[in-house]
Amino acid sequence: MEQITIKDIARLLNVSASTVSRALKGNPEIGEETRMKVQEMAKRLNYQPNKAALSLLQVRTKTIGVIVPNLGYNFFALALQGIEEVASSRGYTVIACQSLESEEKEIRNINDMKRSGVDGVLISLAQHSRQTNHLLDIQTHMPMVMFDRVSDEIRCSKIFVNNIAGAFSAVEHLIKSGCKRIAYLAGPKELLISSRRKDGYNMALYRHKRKVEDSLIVHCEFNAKSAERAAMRLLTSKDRPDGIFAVSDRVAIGVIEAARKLGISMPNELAVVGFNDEPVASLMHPTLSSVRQPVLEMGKMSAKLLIDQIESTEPFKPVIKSYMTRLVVRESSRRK
Amino acid sequence: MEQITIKDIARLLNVSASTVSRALKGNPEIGEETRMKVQEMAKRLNYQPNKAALSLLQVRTKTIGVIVPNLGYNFFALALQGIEEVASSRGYTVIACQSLESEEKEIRNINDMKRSGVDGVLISLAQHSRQTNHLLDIQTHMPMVMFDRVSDEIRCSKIFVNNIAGAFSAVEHLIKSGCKRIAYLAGPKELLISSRRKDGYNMALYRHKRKVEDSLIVHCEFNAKSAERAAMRLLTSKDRPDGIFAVSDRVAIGVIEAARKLGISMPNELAVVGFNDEPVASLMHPTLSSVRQPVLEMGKMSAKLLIDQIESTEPFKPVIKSYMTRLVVRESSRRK
DNA sequence: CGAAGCAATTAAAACCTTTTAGCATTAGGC
DNA sequence: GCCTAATGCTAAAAGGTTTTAATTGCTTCG
Repeated sequence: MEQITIKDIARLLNVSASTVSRALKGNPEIGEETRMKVQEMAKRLNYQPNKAALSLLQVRTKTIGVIVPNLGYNFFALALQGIEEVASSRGYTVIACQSLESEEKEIRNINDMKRSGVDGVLISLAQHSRQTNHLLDIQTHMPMVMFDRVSDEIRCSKIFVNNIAGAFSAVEHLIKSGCKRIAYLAGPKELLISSRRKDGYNMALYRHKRKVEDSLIVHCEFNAKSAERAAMRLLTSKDRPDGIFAVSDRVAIGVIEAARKLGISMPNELAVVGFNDEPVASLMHPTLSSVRQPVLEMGKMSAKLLIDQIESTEPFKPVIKSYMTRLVVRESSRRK
Repeated sequence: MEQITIKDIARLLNVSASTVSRALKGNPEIGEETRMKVQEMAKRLNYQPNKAALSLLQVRTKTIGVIVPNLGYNFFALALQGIEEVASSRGYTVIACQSLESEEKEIRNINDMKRSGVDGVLISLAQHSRQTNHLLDIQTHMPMVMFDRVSDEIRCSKIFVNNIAGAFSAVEHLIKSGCKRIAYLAGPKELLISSRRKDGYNMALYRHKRKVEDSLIVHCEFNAKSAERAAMRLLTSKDRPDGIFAVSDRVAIGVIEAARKLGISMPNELAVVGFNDEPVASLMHPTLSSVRQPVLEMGKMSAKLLIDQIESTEPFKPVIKSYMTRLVVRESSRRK
């Protein structure tokens, strides 16, 4: 339990604490010999500076908070990996927690973060994020960056993919594969990515002179069960679609499950494209076509922007960064 | 960003800092009137005690560290969810990081944790954990609990499943399904779970009077590529196995990939069982039989044990807890 | 020889909170 | 009227690190 402190080293070497501090930082005021002795001893005792003392000194804690909907989604686990990599290389510790798609837990998480005195927060919103009070609140207290699931109502740096273009490429691919009636299985209505991808969906239909039908746009929650139910409804309607663009791979998995149960063959009777290109996409049966996001890169960039903002002295100017997607075509939509 | 301190309140009300401190905690030594004034002012300024100062004072930070190999494995993401739930309910914050299966990163993580002054550490080892110095080191500094991938050489509380029984049930199932030659695709040699599951494998063979062949036990790393290569070797050998028990689902996925490429039909020419029952198991083709662990429960219990140990005043007594597994049979091993 | 300059180090303050010990005032008991 | 006890508050220390200012012991220049 006992931590090695700078004082222990000082006592052992018969020098003062300040000398040790300076020696460890390579301050030129300290003589060569002393510096060596101190550094050696520090290494031998595996000295680690006490973080509490440091953050007491500077107001910084060198810690950032990350809030994601669910680490079980590979997408977010990978994003976190990128975030951690950058954070760690810049000397920051990461506190990660999951909202589990609940706004209430999101608020609790934010309070936790405020209490532990993080220097900034990286957040991707839970699926229902009606209120933005808690976000506005956090923003007045510390730097915040949103990624992937962002909100329009908050002024902060944001990282996401070009959702419109990604959806467009997916839907255009379905059209070119010969689908006549293409549905969009959207996520929760409130979510910006839902509506952005809808814009891309609409654009593709418009460009190819298809008419848009409201009944072909169905909302559901971000889990396979809810998606399966929604897909069931869609696939048992009297004029059922022969192509579905799903807002995420998890939702697409629900579609495939529903199609399997209904005995609808894929891709010929029904072609499906998901979004995110999670590893599971290439392992399923049929393998799932999906829109890939450069998620590791996005995680890294989010962390970079946040830390830049934390360390910047200049007045804040939000950065909005949008990445390109890449459509990966697999069995679920590849027609001969 | 400027924090309100106890001193600010003291100055504004013309009392001393210690009075403010006491008034806020409702210490009876402080007069009614003063207490009201202080509490009111604190509320008005939205005073939040400085966490750094607190942790400097008490040695507690109310933070626990979690180190897992990879959050991209659903297993660990789910464990983390359980850990967080318990930690949060007991007022603790969780710092999670990934070793990415590298011992070097594991050591860095541990140093990070020590620096941030966590009250204890929950760890599941990276795949190659030859040295235990860093573990012994951590242990002398603070409470530690190991889960899933534990080490024999460390004396601390441990949470895992009955790996021997789990492996036994998988291999016995393969035998009963009519497999004649059953191989074990093990993880890294150093890992305890590898050898425990080997014991279960051997036991099942022994019980059913099969002879054990060393050539049927092959080690590989915890990723699909390495597993696929190992499976390739196994499946192209002149007397190839017709059943494979894999140390994890990810390794089993490698096997299925190899079988597909070699045109070996499953489950009739080759039956496969994995371990962990990750969600992907039921989505693959063929769906994968697997040994399920009560991972959420294990996560919760690990956190409970760790926090109990942190808060306990009595001399430490390690708790070893082993959970039962459940075999889930799916297409990859279900023969008519 | 004294003063100044330099190098190497130390002492002390600051960051914020809690807590121990102590001080001043007042009330009550003799 | 004096002592004791209780009340309500303050001063100071502690915790680990960094930094500013001060100190020491030398050397060198005038």
